[in-house]
Amino acid sequence: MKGRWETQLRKGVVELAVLAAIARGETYGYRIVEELRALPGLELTESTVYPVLTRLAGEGLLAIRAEDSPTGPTRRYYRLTADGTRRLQGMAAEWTRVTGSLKGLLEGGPQ
Amino acid sequence: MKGRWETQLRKGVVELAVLAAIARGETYGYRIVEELRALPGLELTESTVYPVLTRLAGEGLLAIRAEDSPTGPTRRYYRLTADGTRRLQGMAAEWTRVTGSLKGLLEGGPQ
DNA sequence: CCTTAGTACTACGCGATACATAGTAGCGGG
DNA sequence: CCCGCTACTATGTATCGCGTAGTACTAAGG
Repeated sequence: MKGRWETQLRKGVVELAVLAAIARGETYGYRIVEELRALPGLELTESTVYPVLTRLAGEGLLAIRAEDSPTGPTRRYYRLTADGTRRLQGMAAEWTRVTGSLKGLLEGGPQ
Repeated sequence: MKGRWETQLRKGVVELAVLAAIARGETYGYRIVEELRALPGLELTESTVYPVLTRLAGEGLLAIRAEDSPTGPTRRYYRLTADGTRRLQGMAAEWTRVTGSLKGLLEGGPQ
């Protein structure tokens, strides 16, 4: 179960995770949710992922197409646009900075 | 300058950074701010750090003592309590889970 | 004395977003 | 028809980083 802090920690992380998941190849919403729900420390839910997808698409970062599903309703497939790819690169770089600084703090020991 | 996403990314990260900074040895508020302000990807400000210090102290994670400063007003020194140390360990573990999952996504490549 | 700059800390309103909850709709099987 | 799974939408709530606007202390300079 997620506590107060874990919830705050995910803010911002979700967008990065969603973009990264899509960057690995075109995929559809439900599949993304399933995948990210299963990741330790993420455990993302629909109510988070779908609005993020909507938001990113609205910003022109995702290209969308619909396709019939063999097992249920129509699926929405997402791919990164060129802007999306650039955004992801910038975000990944920022993430690297943040994690690098945290690593220094957590492993720095007494100072 | 911090954008929308960077701001969200910091939520949750600040508490971890503050606890980690204090875990390295007793230090005072202004010093913590200076230190965390200078870290790439963090760049934290007073308006963020001081309320976090207040919050963490309120939760019993920090022990506080005041001491005159040779260069300005009285300083507030912070140390981790035993609860604080335990909390930090739990948070560090969660952070490791999150960053591990992100690492897998960002480096996993096509799948 | 006043002003300035640096040290040290407080208060507050705003915008953004993850989360839980509560759905709708399609498909296949019993 | 109902049920379970697939696939997606909508909404209200709680939380917190950020920018802004201070207060107060110390020392140095005019």
